[in-house]
Amino acid sequence: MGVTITDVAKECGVSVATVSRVIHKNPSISDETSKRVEKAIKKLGFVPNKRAQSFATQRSNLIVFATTPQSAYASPHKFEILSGLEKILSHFSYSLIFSQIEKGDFSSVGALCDNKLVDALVIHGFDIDEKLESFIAKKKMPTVIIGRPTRPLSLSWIDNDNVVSGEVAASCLINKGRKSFLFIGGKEEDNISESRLQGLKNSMKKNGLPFGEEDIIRVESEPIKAEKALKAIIDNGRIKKYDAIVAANNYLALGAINALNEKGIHVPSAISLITFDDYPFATFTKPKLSSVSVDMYSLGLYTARMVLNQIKNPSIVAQQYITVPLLTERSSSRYIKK
Amino acid sequence: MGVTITDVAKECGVSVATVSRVIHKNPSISDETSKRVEKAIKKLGFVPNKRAQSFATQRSNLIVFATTPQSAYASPHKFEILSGLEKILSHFSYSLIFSQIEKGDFSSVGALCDNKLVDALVIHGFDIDEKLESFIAKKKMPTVIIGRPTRPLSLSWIDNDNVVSGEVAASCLINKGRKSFLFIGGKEEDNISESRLQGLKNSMKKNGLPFGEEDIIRVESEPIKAEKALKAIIDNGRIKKYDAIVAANNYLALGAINALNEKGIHVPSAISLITFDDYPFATFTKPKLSSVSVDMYSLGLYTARMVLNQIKNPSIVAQQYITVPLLTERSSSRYIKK
DNA sequence: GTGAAAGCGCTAACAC
DNA sequence: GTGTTAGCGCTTTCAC
Repeated sequence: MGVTITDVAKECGVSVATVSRVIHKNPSISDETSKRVEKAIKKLGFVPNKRAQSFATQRSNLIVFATTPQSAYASPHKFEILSGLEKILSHFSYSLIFSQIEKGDFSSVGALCDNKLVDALVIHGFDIDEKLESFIAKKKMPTVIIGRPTRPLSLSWIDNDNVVSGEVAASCLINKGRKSFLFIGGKEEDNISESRLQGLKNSMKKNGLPFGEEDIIRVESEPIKAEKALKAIIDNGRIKKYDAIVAANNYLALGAINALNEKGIHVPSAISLITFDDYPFATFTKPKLSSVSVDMYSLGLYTARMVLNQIKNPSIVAQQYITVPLLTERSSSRYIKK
Repeated sequence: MGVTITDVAKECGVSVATVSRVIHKNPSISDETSKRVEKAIKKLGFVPNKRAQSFATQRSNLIVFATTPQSAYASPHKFEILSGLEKILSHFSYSLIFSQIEKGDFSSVGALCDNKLVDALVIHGFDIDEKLESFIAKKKMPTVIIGRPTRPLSLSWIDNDNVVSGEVAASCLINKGRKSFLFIGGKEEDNISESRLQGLKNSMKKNGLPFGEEDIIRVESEPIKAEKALKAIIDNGRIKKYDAIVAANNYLALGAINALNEKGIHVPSAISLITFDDYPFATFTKPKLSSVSVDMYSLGLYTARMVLNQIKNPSIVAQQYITVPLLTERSSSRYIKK
């Protein structure tokens, strides 16, 4: 076995309690003793046994990140969030357990909670239905949800403000003289798309520009669907009305750009295009896609802070949006209309 | 506090040892007692305290996945591996700690090891230099490295067999009547690219087809670099020699396809194209990219198995390639030459 | 400013 | 087939 606190205590003729106090920098220890103990710790190469500490304190400094089992391809943001979260938590000596929940079966996470193996829960990518809500409530575990729940709940959550992102995207084009917008979004149940649309609407209103339901197309979030829908609009001539397109995500933007390219409509001079998030292929299209993205590192940072607060203060419910939209301008929007 | 093993023992008038045995399905317990205890466990809602178990057994059922802090965009495979690994480990009641190592500073992982907080280590994405090698040796922690080290080491590792993948890619096109290949790869230090090239060479040789150094171009792994390089070959007419292109990765393939499209060379009828891995944009190009990819789920599966073996048998060094290349044929290679 | 000692909840060796 | 009991290594309260 390794060196224990008792070995250190014996080595310098003090009690284990004193050694423990030195480890935790308890101020009630005299400088002289403290130094002697530290020397012994170094000499013996003592490292406190986390398992024993965890057992004695009933804390583990372990936090679970529970998420859906989508692939990185389907959801590159998830990994970004995970990374940001881990980065901050590790700074506070917390470790992050990565856990994939199949088909909403939270039993494994439940076990980790009941077991007292973890100190807190971060839940990402789930619709918080009643079942999940009562699950969280039962566990009495500090919990933060990433992604605003669709119903009001007294649980802590954090989310990006997609409405603000939508406003930023629209403003970018409006400032360049664009006046007539087409929005290509996901189906109605796509909350993110709808929030971004709301942002666009806000900006149009604020600037006294017309924008109505007829300027919205909603398709499944696949390039080919957006491409087809847009081609139809080009073919029937309705496209002439527009000088700007806001696509609710990269996939839709990709479809849009294909349609425009094939139909010989120049981007950005004839029509400017802007989208959201910044997937790797955003720089591979021709022209390159401009986008408004959210710094996932920030979301991770805020989530981490929230979780740590939640651990300290389990009874306080915090619900907040974070707003750090980042405008990345590339050629698809780099054109100023006189 | 929660319900303890003692409470259960009292409830049904047996000793804690008996309860412990029931929990662990020790066969020496009579059916009758077993049932009584299980009933009490259910009645009281007892769940063994993992912290205490971990402390008593000196095992934690925790495994660290230590990796580089690249973003998901830069390395989507990483997340796939993480997911596959977690999926299997969770099946064996292990939890996976996700840990990002900044600038090769393994101190945080070192702490987790010294601490006895974790049972094993999975290291991914690092060059195993001498420093890291001795670090691993010192920790005496069961360890598996993902990605074959560039020097011979007596450490356990697992990797994809990129040579086989290269052979599969080449064979696919050779079987369709293609005879003259151009390879677009990353720079020499890109081991993955070189291995795939080796596979291509093997297939050419096996089929008695000529292939030499002059049929290889090496550029940085960015679409634009591949595009430029290929355009140069098209412009000087050398392209006429080829009826197939193997691109070492998706980025290079993307550049190649752009060059071919812009120069009006039809894919796949004039030149077939195949690449490796299957990034999300592989289906968004025109034509869609064919690729040979490795099922990362499998890599995760094998890694998990290896780690569990390593925990059981720390002294056995296992080094293996896994070979499960998956050919995804899309339009860029769907053409049969008569 | 420091020490003694009582836990924390469970496992496993040994006894019966 | 079941019970007794000595740890596992640390924290923390209480005493001095």
